[in-house]
Amino acid sequence: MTESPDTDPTEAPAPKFRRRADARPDEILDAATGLFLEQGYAHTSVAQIATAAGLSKGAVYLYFPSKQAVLEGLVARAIQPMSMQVLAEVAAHSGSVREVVTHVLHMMAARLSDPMVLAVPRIVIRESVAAPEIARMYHDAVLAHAIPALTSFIRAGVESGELKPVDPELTVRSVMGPLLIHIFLSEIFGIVPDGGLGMDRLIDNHLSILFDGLSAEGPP
Amino acid sequence: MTESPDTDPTEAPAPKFRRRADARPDEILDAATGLFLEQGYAHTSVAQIATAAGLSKGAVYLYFPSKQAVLEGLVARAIQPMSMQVLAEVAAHSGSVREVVTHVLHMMAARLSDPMVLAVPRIVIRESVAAPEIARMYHDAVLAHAIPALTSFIRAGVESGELKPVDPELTVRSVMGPLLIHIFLSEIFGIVPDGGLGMDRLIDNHLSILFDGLSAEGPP
Amino acid sequence: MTESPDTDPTEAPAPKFRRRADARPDEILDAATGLFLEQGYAHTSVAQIATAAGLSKGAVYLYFPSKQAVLEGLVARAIQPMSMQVLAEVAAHSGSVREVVTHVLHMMAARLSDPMVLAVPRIVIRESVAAPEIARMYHDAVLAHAIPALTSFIRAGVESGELKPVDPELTVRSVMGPLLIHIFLSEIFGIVPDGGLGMDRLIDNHLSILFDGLSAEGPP
Amino acid sequence: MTESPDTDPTEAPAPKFRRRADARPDEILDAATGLFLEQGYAHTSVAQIATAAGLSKGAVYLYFPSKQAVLEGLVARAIQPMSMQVLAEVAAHSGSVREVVTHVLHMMAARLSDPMVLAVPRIVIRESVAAPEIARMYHDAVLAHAIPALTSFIRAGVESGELKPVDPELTVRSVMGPLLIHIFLSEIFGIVPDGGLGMDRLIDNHLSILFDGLSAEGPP
DNA sequence: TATGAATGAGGGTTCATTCAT
DNA sequence: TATGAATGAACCCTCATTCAT
Repeated sequence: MTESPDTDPTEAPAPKFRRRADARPDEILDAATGLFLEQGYAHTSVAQIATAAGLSKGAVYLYFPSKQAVLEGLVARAIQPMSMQVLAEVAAHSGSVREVVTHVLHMMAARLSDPMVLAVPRIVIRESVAAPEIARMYHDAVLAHAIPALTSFIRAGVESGELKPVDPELTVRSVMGPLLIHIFLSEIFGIVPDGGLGMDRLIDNHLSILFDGLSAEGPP
Repeated sequence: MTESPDTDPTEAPAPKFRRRADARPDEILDAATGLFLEQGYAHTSVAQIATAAGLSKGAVYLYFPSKQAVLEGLVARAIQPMSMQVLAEVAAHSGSVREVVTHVLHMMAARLSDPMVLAVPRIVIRESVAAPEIARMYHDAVLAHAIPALTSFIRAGVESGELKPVDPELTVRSVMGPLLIHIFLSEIFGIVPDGGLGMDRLIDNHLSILFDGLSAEGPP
Repeated sequence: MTESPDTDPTEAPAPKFRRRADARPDEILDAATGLFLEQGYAHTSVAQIATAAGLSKGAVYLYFPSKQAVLEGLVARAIQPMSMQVLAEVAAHSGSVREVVTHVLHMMAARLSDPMVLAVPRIVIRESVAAPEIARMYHDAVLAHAIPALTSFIRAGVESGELKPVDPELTVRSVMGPLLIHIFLSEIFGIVPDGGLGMDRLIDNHLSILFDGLSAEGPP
Repeated sequence: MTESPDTDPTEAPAPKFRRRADARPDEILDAATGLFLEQGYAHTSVAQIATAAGLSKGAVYLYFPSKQAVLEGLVARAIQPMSMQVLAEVAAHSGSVREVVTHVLHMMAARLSDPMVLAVPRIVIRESVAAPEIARMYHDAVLAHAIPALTSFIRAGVESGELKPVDPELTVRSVMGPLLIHIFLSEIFGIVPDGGLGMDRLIDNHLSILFDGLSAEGPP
């Protein structure tokens, strides 16, 4: 109701009435994200989604052709900002490899600390078997861009002599793995370090190992 | 090994050759593991499990009281050897930290390369939301033992001066994370490095980084 | 919309003529009553109820959460008028004990002659073992009121000197038993006196014995 | 009569061993009676009967061709003594009508106080709809003999002048109804008079009313 | 005579989807 | 645009009955 774009008389024809729709699809996706995360896709009924979104069951089908389309829509919505942001960070690598990696890890940690952001990859991981398109969507939109970007970035570091002559593709796993497993252990199994999740502490510890190694004396 | 009743001719009645039961629960679990992995728990019907195991639908219920019990049974079966083996390796740490970690990673890679072994944690991860007992079972039987064991092992390395003064709990994530994410990317998203999965190459690359660091020059 | 809007042009909105719901629960209960009576609860499937009520199987679950709830609903529906009517009759006892008892028996006979009314107690009796709540419902709503009311009524008759000094509680069984057993023999075993069920003849014969005794000469 | 043929030494070979069978059918019927009574026929599985009787499921089918045959067998077994005893009592009517009726009622009360005896008519009543043969069996074997016998007995009393000129057929209901309803209320609804079931008290109260009437003054 | 593994039909229940309003 | 009654296809599970041993 306060939407009324006609408050501004300059706005030419003004789309007649436009009830208040438009926000509806997003409300449905929000509701579905929460429910899919908590109960899983299979154990969430369309009726639950509708109720949580404040609509009737039938209305959901005005915006999405099927339950599966809701799942896909929810992933699609989350994908856009995701991929862009990661790419932007890496692309604009100013500073040393260590500085950029530090920045990227902290940024990812920050993003994934938002439950609504983390929700989507979690759902993707869970439902990817029953709905392979989901996995493909996520792959194409996020991983297919982010991983090569990181790989190239590592490769550049190696070529510039800043990094040892490691395999860039494999090294990406060493860079990202610890952070992701940290979130994983916490989210799925509730395994949290003694002092709390301590995302920053984890990243600091990881970066120190990543760049300087575990061994007390330097490399042989 | 004790099967062959004919090894000892004095053994009178000879167990008839066993009706055919006894192996049934395992056959059902095998069938279910494959189906749950491919289609997910929710999309697999008991009828499918029965058919895949070569029984009638009703017969499944002679061995498992419910479909969920099949899932739990499958996890329980996989848990026993898992936890034992990991623990044994770590407990019997002879040699330097680097040697033991190298050994453990290779052993895990070998085990997780067997699709039937990897299947269980994959299923656990997927179904843990809808069936939290599953996650708890796996946690209690595997992770609750393996992670503290590794943590203690790292701590000992730090105290002996072999490792830098890192946080042992967080460092476990740096040790295991890359391997697990490597498997993950391959299994869920089909993301495989250019030259193939190359588990050994990954571990070598990872170990080099883990102990010696990425930086071209030694630690500052 | 084309539903007879022309009956009364002045009648503004006219209740549309009711979708068709609203009556549904009663239709289902009617169908179930007949089927439960004829086949028993266990031998009646929800599909049969649905078909008899003119719906699909799933639709039954829009109105009742389970098959058992249908049984309970059917009893609950019958209970309300039952208990009220019996109580009202007894409470408003004007006239002699004999007149009131005569009236009550005839009223009960009339009510129980309606197969749909008799159906419910018959079902209750049959299903009370498998579904004890059913027996309790009927007990609480009907018997727990009717029997004490009759008992008090008999007691008043004794105290007023109209009746011999009998035990009121036990006498209630002498008052009601013959009528109930008469219906019972007819309904369950098909045992009917020579001249037909003859409910009125039975009541007359019973009342004569009840008040005046069987013995040819008066009491000793 | 053909029981224990080995008590007679003249009987030639004596059937070798004869495990201990012969008693098996009765054990099965005993077990089934208890279970049917407590849970109803439909909710009792053949496996339960077998377990309660101390046999395997399959063995039940060596003695009875179906679950329903167990039900019929159990009724058939109970019928024989039942009908005979009632008939004998009534046939040998020595003494006044009041004396005989008193005797019959007490005898019936005694018999029906044994839960195993009462069990059968209770089961018959419950399962007669789903298994009409059951009701017919009971009718033919018990009621078809007992009720006419009692009717004739009442008729004789009327004709001899000992009883008022009542309708004998209908009067049977007045004679038996109160006792049966008394048991009914107790067994099905748990409705018991204040001082306990008091079968004897009930019969005394009933007999007094039955023969002498409720009215304080004699018949008009 | 006895076992119990195995079958297969059927029942109760859920739920994505449709459609008249 | 919105509702929610209605459908129908599965799905999980039970159990009477059979049969190889």
